[in-house]
Amino acid sequence: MSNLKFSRQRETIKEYLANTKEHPTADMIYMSIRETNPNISLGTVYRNLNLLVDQGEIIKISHGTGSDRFDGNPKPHYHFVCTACSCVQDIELAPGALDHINLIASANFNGEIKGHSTFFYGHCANCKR
Amino acid sequence: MSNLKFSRQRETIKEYLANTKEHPTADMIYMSIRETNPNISLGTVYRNLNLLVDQGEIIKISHGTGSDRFDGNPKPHYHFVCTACSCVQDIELAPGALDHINLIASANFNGEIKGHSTFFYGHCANCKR
DNA sequence: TTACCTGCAAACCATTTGCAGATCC
DNA sequence: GGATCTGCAAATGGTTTGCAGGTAA
Repeated sequence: MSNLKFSRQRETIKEYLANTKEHPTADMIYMSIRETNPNISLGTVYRNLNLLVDQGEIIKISHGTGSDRFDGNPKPHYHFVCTACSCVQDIELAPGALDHINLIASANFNGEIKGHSTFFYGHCANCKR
Repeated sequence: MSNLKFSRQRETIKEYLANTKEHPTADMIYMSIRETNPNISLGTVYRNLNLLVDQGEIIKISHGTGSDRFDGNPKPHYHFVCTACSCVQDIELAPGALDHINLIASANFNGEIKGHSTFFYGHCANCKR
């Protein structure tokens, strides 16, 4: 409803997310931006992250353990979480590659399944040996 | 390491979870048990829930939004979360029915995928219309 | 007797929010 | 000028923890 105004802080956050593959937490973003913009506050980082999520410009990743992480790529895609180092990585899948599991799950279910949320676990390339 | 002693509180919690399909939060469990056991504390509920999870006797369900929920059925199975009423329900699937998605995800991934965590979303039987 | 367990309350952590002033349009 | 934004700091909500006393084996 309300129209967004330009905000240097929000631009900085968006730009930071566009240039990292780290899937950082709000605090990681805060720490990093503070190096060039020492006055920014953590509250502002959270407020803008939520705004950007609402606008569909970024994605919030809530995988059970630890703080939420954020992804500058708003296209739906899957994520991998390393059980050793806790890093989060993108998983490249053809669009819709897992859509069929909604049907599998629907087979014996009474309600209406509209989607799913999946995280893959294991050891990342650095942690496997 | 340490051996568990009998505890009336822990038994009560286990029994409560064994007899509900609600997938309650720690607080729901606390509120309910307090009706017959007014002295129990929320800290004790949390401590025992974590112990039971460590023992593999119950499961903790951490789906992004809201408090964690607990399931008295320790066998791995899938869950559905209603986007309307927030209820959590079991999804009955043949064991291993979705194991193949690990292979799909592994195809273009560098690390070693050992498992996945999936929640289904939609409207439950009560909320669809 | 001695682990382990409890209630209580305070601590913790991630996130949100109220406020008074600054900024964009 | 007025709505939207900011920094700050306090509040919130869920969960954990330290402590001193209680209980099972």
